[in-house]
Parts: sequence; C-alpha cells; structure tokens
Amino acid sequence: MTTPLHLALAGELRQRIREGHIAVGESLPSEAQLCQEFSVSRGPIRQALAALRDEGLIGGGKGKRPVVLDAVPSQPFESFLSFTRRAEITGHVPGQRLQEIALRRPDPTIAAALQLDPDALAVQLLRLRLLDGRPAMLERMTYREEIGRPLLGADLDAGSIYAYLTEQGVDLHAARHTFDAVAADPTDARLLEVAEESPLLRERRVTTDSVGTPLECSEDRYRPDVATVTVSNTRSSRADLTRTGSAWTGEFAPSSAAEVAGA
Amino acid sequence: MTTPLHLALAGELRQRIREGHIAVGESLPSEAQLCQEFSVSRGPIRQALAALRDEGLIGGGKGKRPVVLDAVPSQPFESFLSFTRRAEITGHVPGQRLQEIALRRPDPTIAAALQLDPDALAVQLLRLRLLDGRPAMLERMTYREEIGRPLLGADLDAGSIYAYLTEQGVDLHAARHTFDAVAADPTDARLLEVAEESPLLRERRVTTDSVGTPLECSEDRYRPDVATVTVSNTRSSRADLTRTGSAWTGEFAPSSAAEVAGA
DNA sequence: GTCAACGACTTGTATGTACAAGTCATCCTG
DNA sequence: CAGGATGACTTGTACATACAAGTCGTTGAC
Repeated sequence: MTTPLHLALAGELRQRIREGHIAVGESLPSEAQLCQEFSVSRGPIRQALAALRDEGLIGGGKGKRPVVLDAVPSQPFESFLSFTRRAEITGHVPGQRLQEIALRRPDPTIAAALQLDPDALAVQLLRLRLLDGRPAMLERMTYREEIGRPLLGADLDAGSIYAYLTEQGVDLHAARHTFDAVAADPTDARLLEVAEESPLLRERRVTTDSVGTPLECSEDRYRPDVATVTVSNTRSSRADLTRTGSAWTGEFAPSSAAEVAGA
Repeated sequence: MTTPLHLALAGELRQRIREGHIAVGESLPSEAQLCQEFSVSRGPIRQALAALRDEGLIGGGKGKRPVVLDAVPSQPFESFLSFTRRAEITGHVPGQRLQEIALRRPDPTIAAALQLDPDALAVQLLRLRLLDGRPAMLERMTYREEIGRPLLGADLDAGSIYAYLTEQGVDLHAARHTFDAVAADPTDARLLEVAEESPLLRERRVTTDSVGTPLECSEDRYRPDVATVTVSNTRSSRADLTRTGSAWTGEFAPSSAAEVAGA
C-alpha cells in the first residue's frame, strides 16, 4: 500500500507551507526546480500543485510562479461531513449527547429523499452536539437500514459516526448541503438552550455513495453564536485537471463573532 | 483565442449528458473510446472527465467506467458569486433595487477584512434582490475603492455586478463564505417584508484576486422561504488528494419548501 | 449449480517530450 | 531618464508510452 507520488509530494509541500518554510506571499520553487529536487517528472508535481491550489493554499497563473496565500488550511471532504473532525481541526473539544435512536418507517419526505419504498424501515437518531461543553448543534439523521443498523449497537456518545461508518467500509462519496434559517421550535430551544423562535442556521444534507445512491439524510440546526459554516471556492485556473475546486472548512466562531456591519 | 481542447471536450460531454444522450445511470464510453472518437490523446480526455467529476455530473473509480449521476447540473465558480446567474440557471427572474451607494470610510471591521488603512475610502452599496418580483435577499457590499469606483457611474439596477466587474477585467478568483442565522433588524424587516426578529440566513463573503488580495466583502441576508444556498462536494476519487472538489449551486427554493422533519 | 480462477478491459499513475503563451527583469533606444 | 523591445524563464496544453491496480464477465473445476 504505497501512497502515490503526487500525494506524497502534495503532503510534503503542504507541510513546508504550514511550517512556514515558505512564507506567506513568497513564491514556491518553479515546477522545473521541484522536478529536480524530488527527481520526478512534471506530471506528479503538477498534480500536487493542483491539489494545493484547490485547497486554497497557493495561487498563481500562467507564467506566474505559485504564491503561498494567507489561507485557512482547509481540510478536505470529511471536514464537513464530520462535526467531530471540524471541531478537532479548529481546536475545540467536540461532544455529543444521544437523545434518541430508533428503527422506524420514516416520514414520506425523508423516504423520498433516500429513494426508499414508502414502507421501508430506516434508522433515525436525534443527537445534541457540544463544543467545549456548550450546546452547539442539534442533528436529526436518517440512514438507510442496511447502513444504519450497526449504529443501533454502537456507542454513539463515544465519537464520530462518520469515522465509524467509513471504518465499516461504507463509501460516503458525495453530499449536497442546503442552508437556510429557521426559528427554534420548543425542542430546539430546550436542548440548545436558546429562546423559542430565536434564529438557527439549518443545514439539510443528503449523502450518497459513488454511484449516486442516497445513504443518509440529515437536518442539523446550529446555534449561530457558537457554530457557523464556512466554505471557500476558487476559480480553477489550473492545471492538470480543469476543475473548479472548492475546499470546505467548517469553522466554529467564538460567540464574540465580529459583525460585518452593513452600510 | 482558441479554447483549450480539454475545455471543449468537457463542454461536449456535458452537453451530451444534459441532453440525455447518455441516460442517468448509464456509463460513458471508456477513455480509450473517447480518444478514438475525438482523435485526441488521453490527457485532455482525462482533464475533461475530471472536470465533470468535480461538478458532480459523473462518478466512477479505478477500473470502473464513469457513470452519469442524477445530479443537479452545478455551475462552477460564478454561480455563487452571482445572484443573477443563479437565478437564471434555476429559471427564476432576478431583479434588484438599489437602496444606496456611497464612497465612504468603512467600519473598522470591514476595513480590516479588506486589509485597508483605517482611513481609506471604499465603495459601499445596499441593494435589495428580487426573485420573480418578490424580495429575496438584502446585500450589503463593500469594494476597495479602485475596484468599486466605476460602479458609482454604472446602472446597478440593470444587472449583475459580478458580470460587470469581470468584463472590466477584475479577476475575482477565490471567495470565502460564512453562513449563520440572524434575526431581522428593522431595516431587513421593512425591505424584505418580513416580521422583525424573524430568522434570516446570513452569508458573509470575502472575495480575493489570484494573489490573495481581498477585493470585496459582502453581507447578504436571505429570506429563507424564498432563497436557500446549496452546495455539493465530492470525495475526490482520484484518491485522496485530500481535497475535496466541490461545485456550488445556489438554488432557490419555492416557498412551499418541503420540510425534512425531525425524529 | 456454485464458486474460484482467469483474462480482457478500464482507470490511475508516472515519465518524457514538445510547443504555446504569459510574465518579468534587463537592456537598449530615443 | 523614461519607455519600449528583447529574451530568459515559467506555466498551460498536448501527445506518446508504459505499467500498476482494480473491475467484471467468462470459463472451468468441483
């Protein structure tokens, strides 16, 4: 299980940047120099640079050497499927209190989202998420039965469901997230310890495997003074794979979050 | 100004998928077949496929032919810098009513976000955005003076600022978006025609050029019953890359937005 | 009939080469 | 001294080739 060259290179460069060996605003060595240094051809080098570009770590363009940007080191995919991971990255202590887990016939809307038969069973759970001990988010998740069943026996107060599932070999491959705002209902208010009708950030998510079958759908409600969601996107200038990359970061704002006031 | 081969190929394949020549769930031709059909080498073909993969149009993996996913055709970068573009994509009629435009010394917080001197001038504007004639979003934007000055003379009720700026040669290259929820203040309530204190989705954005200089910062408040924000992300099949490709789509929900009810 | 092994096919990774196109510092001209 | 042309350097695009690694249908043994 050797890691591909371009990944190793990306890791190496990422580390150099993170450790400050290349200062913000400085240029990286040119592709030719990197080729020589690592004794590889230009292909893997370009793949590695493309990866960093998509993470928002570096900028640049045709004829211009890549430049280290003053960017939040954005973690990849898992970072915004996993609350636990996001918390760890940003240096907070994640926690959770399971409120309920059940095997039942879900709501028709949810069944439709998961492409289930109307009378199929699914695993649903309601869990309060904590940051540094304070209520931050309330998640209502629904899993297809075959995926979720092992969860019934697991210790869900222990850690990340995402990590658990991927260990089990479930391939969570893509997700769609929809954001809006809702007023806190009585349950939200009680568990999140906010006033009823106060504004909450809602994230609805459908996660699918690599062939497009929906595996999980979830509705998360965030206390806006404790947790926010941040995403970055970059116009793909790019290299090897013409893509529009976007790296996600879930960040958790301190309650003193600076207000970007209006005009 | 000839378009690069891989972009042309990506466009061609995208069109075939969108027009249904390749049904959802069907496989695309193998890379070898595509090479033969278009008489190109494998490189550009792979670049094109990578682009589609990142847009969420296709899936697949090592040894597996790419499969057409049942995905929202997500437009790349511009789609979520430009309200106008998002509306057009989703078949709604965008509109805007400029409330105010000014050249002034911005708030310290905003000056800091734009990396301006405390006493530097900036162009600020307050604009109500409409969808199908109904108030949908209120945007408070601040531009660096050199970027924003031409806006003072432009007809801002006519269309997209994003489109206008890119025509002027401004390179908006990357953006960070932070989402949370706020209660409507009196101004929000009046212009968006909602009750005071009702929940609004807030998006704060900082847009930078390709070397990381912040050009614009904005705070948008959405009526959650009219407009939501959707984002998709995909685990980069190409291995880890620790990256996460993500294509954004801003979608506008009908007011009867189905509720994903909780457990 | 079941299941394992095989083999054809496909994608992922890597190298090498070549040229186009953009950037930037330097030099030269006026 | 200012400003434009030049040329070295850099990234973007494209091709050809080779092999590793995974998938999947078929064959063949049991």
